Amino acid sequence: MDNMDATQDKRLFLIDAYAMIFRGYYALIRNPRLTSAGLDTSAIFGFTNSLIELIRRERPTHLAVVFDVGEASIRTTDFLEYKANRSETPEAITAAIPYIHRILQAMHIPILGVAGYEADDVIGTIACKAEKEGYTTFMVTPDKDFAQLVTDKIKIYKPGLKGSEVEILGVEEVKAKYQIEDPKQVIDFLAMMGDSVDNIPGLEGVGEKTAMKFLKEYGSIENLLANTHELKGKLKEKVEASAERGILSKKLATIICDAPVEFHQEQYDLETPDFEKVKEVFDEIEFRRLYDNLYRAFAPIVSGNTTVTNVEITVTEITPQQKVAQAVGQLDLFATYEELDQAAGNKSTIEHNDHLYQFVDNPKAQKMLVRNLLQQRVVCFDTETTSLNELEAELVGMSFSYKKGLAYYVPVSEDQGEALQTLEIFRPFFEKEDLVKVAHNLKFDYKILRRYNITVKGAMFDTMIAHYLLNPDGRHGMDYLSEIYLGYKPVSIETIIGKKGKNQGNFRDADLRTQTDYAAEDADVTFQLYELFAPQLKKENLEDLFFNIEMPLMEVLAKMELAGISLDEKWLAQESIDLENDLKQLEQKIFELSGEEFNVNSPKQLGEILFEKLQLDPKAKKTKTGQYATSEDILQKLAAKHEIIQHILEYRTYQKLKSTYVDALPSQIEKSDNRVHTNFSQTTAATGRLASVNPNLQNIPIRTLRGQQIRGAFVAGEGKKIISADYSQIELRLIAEISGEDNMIKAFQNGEDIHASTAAKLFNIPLEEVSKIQRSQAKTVNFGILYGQGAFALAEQTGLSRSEAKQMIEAYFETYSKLKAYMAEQVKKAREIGYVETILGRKRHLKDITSNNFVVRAHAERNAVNAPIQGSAADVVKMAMIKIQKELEKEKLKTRMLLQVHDELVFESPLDEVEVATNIIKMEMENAIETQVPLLVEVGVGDNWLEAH
DNA sequence: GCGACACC
DNA sequence: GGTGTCGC
Repeated sequence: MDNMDATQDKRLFLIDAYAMIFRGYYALIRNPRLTSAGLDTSAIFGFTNSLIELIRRERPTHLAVVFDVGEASIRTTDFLEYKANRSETPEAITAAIPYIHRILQAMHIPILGVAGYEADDVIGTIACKAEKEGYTTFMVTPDKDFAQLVTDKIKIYKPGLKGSEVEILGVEEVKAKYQIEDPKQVIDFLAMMGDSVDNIPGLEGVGEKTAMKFLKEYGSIENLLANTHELKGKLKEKVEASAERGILSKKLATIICDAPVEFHQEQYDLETPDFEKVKEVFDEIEFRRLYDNLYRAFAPIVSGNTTVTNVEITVTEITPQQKVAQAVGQLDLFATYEELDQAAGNKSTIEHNDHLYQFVDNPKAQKMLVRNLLQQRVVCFDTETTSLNELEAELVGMSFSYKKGLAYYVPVSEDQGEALQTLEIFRPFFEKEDLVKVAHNLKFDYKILRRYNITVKGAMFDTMIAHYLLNPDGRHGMDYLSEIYLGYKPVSIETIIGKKGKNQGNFRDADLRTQTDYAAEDADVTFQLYELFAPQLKKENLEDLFFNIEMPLMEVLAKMELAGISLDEKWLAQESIDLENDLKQLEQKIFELSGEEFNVNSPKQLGEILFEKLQLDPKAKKTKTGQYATSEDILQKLAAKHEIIQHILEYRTYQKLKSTYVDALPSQIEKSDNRVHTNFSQTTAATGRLASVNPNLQNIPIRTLRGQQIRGAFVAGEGKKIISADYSQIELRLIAEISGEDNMIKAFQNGEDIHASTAAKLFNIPLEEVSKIQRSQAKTVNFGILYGQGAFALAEQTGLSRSEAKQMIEAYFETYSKLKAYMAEQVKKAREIGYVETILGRKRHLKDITSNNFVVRAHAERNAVNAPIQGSAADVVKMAMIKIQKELEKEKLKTRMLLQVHDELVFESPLDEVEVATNIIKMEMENAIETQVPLLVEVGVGDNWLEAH
């Protein structure tokens, strides 16, 4: 882990402050750190954390931080647009600077900056001067421009972030990366290809690839420009035309090494910080763990930079001769656990502060471990397997932790019989009701253990779900959470089994010590996350939702996923052939009509055919990447202009059906039981909905006739039926309920068709006289309201004019006035307390609601309206699922819940159970919660999913 | 990474 | 408004 030669005593680290601050800020953008007063401290945290990590890892002898000091630089006088493309600095960063300055001052770290010069130039100048004094300089920055300064004694140090390792670029690395002879050529490289961030124009028509080629051939931009006669065609013209720009670019890209700054080495000595002053600042911005890390980084190091303290206890089989001593031996071992506990909990010394990870590979020791575990109130566990697919994965080991820094690893044999024996030892632990079993992504472990006949029972706590409830918009990976909340970066699985892909190795092939360190660390980290999240859930009133909805639901989902659903493979195979034929015919027709053969699947090529060759729309819209937009709604508007459009739309539909469903689904059938097993992600959708992946079974077609047929391929097994039950208009019913909008409530209570009823009110006509078009328009408005859409989007969807759409919305709010009030109230609430919530108290934080950027704020406002509705509907369905599962199990029925599609549940039921199951399902769904608006559920039964509708 | 399109 | 997957 040490990258430096420790004997070398003059190692200077120069930190490019803004680059590091930006990097830290954006790394946390999806999970910003906020103080209780609402101050965004992501940038401060990111920077400080990296700084401490750097000191801990590298123990620099000399260190300084370099800032830009504003004011025009030399370059701006040459080229006014320089850096014009840099987006405005986020508020959180501007606000961070004073704090970072204070922290640096308290740490006695010099802050450098020269007015009129960029940080790059200051770093370059000092690095050059330090080189003459015999220093090795590390320029700490992610910015590739610095590569030009690299020499034997000057290197780039790219700190690791988000799972990436620290990267040090010396001469050889730079040469290899850019395929050049000398790092100085990086300047030519940048001058040729340009850099949009720094607004270096570069040569026209030259990108990364061409620049590399040119450098190999010509060595420098000057030499290239002197020999442009050797180039050909368009490229020649472009390069020649932009020659002057190229020369200027070189000037812009060159980092100055003679800025007016002196190198007073004695000022850069790394000194011991003023811990108290640092703590003062940390307290102010509510950094708690970082202080420990800081303290540790400066604490004397016992043995090099090692932070791992490993104590191995291997219990060998007891021989007959030793039998007499057996009882004593067990006692001794037991005592050892206690000792280890104490050692781990003792924070006073560095050696024991870190961790104690040990493997337990002997049945006798394992039994004692279990005895020990059973005495705990809360234990965290984790399973290691050969695969991420729970149905194929074999258990390789299990780890356990119930105290910070202490964890045990139990390897599990490849031999199935031995594996089952090991698991038997741990059964009492997994089944103990009042012992809280903590894990990260517990559903995975639950499913793995099910295959070894172990059902995890009783109290459970999934740290991934916990964090999802605390911050649903964030990321929830364990490594990520560890870095953010614990300031600790766990070993990446990729360092053990290699990068993703076909060459990825197997966890079982790692040696026991490696397995132990990795697995134990996961359990340890997860336990620490538990300690952090559990009180947080309580504080935020999310315990009910967590323990009574999400955790029980996790079990239901695990069972659904294990059950899987049957497919009619024969039909799918035939349909694939049929679609292939239809597609060929359509393609032929499209080629004829366009007079050219091209790839219809390429939106880029299609756009060029339609708008350049056929000139179908002189004002064709472009996408943000500059292509012609060819989305369905745009093509639909052109349908009257050219016959080809219809064929293209039909082609696209069939292509989608074939590639996404008809061909993809059969390949996902699990061999062991001939069924497809989707995965329901409980932590993906920020509103509380589930997401279905691998494959996604929540977007099986239903709208079109041909699409519907695919539902027919989801079939019931022998002697069984498919039951489908879906809520009718659940979101509209809930918005009526929550807002107390009596006009809408009445319509639902009277069993009216809500869209027709809305139309009647909007157009002020009797219900019977509502036309199809009017109903459809009212339907669009109803949905628009759910999504928080405005007049613009409504006009876009209905084909009405902007003012007509506006009138329509006004009329809508007049009829449903309480709805309008409710929506305004949600936005106001979000602005005041920072979040909105569902009927079960599920929160969604909307920090953008106060943004000064109109687009960003409007988005947050739509979320403020939509999230409680979509989320409450999700709450209701989840409650129904838990109740149904409970009832089915209580009645010992063989009916299985298979799928959830947001407002629909799909079951497979033996013929003789269909009636009773149907009753249970309808009853539990309609009565999932108490409401004054009736919740209506439609249930259907059939041999396949299509028939069941 | 983007555009398109399948679902609720 | 919320998703996931496909092909480029």
